[in-house]
Amino acid sequence: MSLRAELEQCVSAWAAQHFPDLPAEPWVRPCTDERHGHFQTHLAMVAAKATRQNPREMAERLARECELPKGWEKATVAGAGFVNFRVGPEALGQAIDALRQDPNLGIIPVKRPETIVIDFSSPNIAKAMHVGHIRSTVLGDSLARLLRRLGHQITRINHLGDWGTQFGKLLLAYRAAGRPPIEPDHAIDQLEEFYKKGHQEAESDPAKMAQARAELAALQDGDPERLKDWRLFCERSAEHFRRIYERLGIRFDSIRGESAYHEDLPRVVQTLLDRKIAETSQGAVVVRNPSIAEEPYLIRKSDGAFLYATTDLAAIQYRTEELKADRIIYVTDARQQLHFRWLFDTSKRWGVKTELEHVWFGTILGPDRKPLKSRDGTPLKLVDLLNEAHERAAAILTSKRPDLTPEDLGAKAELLGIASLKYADQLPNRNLDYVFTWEKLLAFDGNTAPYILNAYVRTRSILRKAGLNQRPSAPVKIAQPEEEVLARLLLRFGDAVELAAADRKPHHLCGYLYDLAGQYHRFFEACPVLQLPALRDSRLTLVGLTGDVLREGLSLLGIPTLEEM
RNA sequence: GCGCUGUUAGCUCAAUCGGAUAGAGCAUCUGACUUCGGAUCAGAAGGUUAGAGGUUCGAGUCCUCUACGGCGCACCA
Repeated sequence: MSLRAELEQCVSAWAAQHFPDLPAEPWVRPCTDERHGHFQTHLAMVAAKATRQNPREMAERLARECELPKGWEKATVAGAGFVNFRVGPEALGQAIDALRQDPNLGIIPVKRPETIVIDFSSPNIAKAMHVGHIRSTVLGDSLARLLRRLGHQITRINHLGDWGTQFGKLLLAYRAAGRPPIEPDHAIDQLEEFYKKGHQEAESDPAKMAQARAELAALQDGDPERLKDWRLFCERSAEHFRRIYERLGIRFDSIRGESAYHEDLPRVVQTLLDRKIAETSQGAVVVRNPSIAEEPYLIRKSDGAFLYATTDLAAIQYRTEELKADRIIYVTDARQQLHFRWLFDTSKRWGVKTELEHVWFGTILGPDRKPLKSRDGTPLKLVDLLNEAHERAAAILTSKRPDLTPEDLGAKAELLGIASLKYADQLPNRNLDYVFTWEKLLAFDGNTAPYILNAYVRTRSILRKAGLNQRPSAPVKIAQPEEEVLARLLLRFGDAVELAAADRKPHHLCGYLYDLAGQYHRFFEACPVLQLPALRDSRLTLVGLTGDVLREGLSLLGIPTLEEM
């Protein structure tokens, strides 16, 4: 348990006893300025306001009455009614001892675990994954890792776009070309070329457009030849996705795509019509709710075709009934907010009790503050992004480590390049658009993956030199300020993980890990570990714990560590 | 037109849902290498939090208005 959580219990207990009407929110926070103390509460000011009493006197009372854990200094009062707390060196050492023996590293499992479906990534068949997929993929993966770490039961679903209207145009061009073989190595390029051709033809020629619709209808009616072609497209695309996910270190529990719900769609629409939730309008089937928007929500087109809204409704049914989901989290870009408002509202009216959440994120912008594109104006392919990350990392490695074999260099470049990319993508608050530059993304200074990995590598290096073949486990004696700050920071790991998970915002964890890596570097400068026999074992424990927390924290962000750079 | 969302240091971003003197990195300048890995550390400088009102002990954060931007609004996903 973190020091904060321990103190929180004391303060909340006091609050519950004397002011039972106050909300049970977290009252204890780390001080913004450590000159005031280690932790602070503004509870007294809130309580004083509620009871029309003097805040300063209330703070004095809290400081006097609140029972603190053993080894804490007497609480002090400052400002308008803040109460400040300081933990003593002995209690701090004991807390570190407890942390050292805690396999969870201070992460407290949730009291009520849920079964949670996380729907993320979701690329489209027959198209290359591009830069627009990276945030959903990386963010969804991290949320899955964070929530699982806190004890929830997680199902990661890749809701592939494998059944859209694009297949009409694709089939049109593919069949016109005589259904040539799709080479595994260039499958996506080939498929994109066919789609482009079919699209152009259909847009410029009404007869071709009708033909494309007929192709789609034939596919959806189960024509064996079209189904065979469609399966081939899916298999080849899946191989492309698999390679990228492999490099990103991302796995799914289910890759059930839109096609899986194909047969459920008529029933979904009919049920909504029967229950008067949906109605017919201009030949289409729509759901109305003026409090959301004037325009209705379309669930069946006037030509009888279904939309992704319908598929999503069917998917909610499946995940609720078959997967027993308590909660479904969708990770998509901000532009889909309106869609999800409709989807959630419609589901509620249908009687769905599952908690539904839309975790949305902003656009990745280029240096011109417009959505990031490749040089020729097409969407930037994810493969190209990963390759460039690899190459830039390799260039830096070559200059820093000329001794590496080509194999080692390749492996390290891959790890560092991908790590930088994933970290940079999670660093900004997900709600905001952010500006992407290669310089920043693969910078190895500042708040970056290499900076944190370097701190980790330095912990490993010391442990190697110490000749330890197991985790250091000596009791910790705090001798210098840098050690004290490091120790208190280590004890905040659980809070950081909890905050990142609760907010669905991994950037909180990035900030914590950066602080920890920075403090470790300061500790490293100020506190010799191996040279001072009296403090050696204690400091080795701190070094080992720092490494453990850095590794665990990075791993929750989907970033693996390495033993040496 | 309606709705969502944003504007914080020259640039890129933080600020733990209303708390104390708004913090980092990059860039600029100054220091620390006979190093437990310098991919590091210490320091300087940089701010009317877009603007104006309001709410209260207290506002970057909440409410109103204004300016400027991004995005979304029936048959794509």
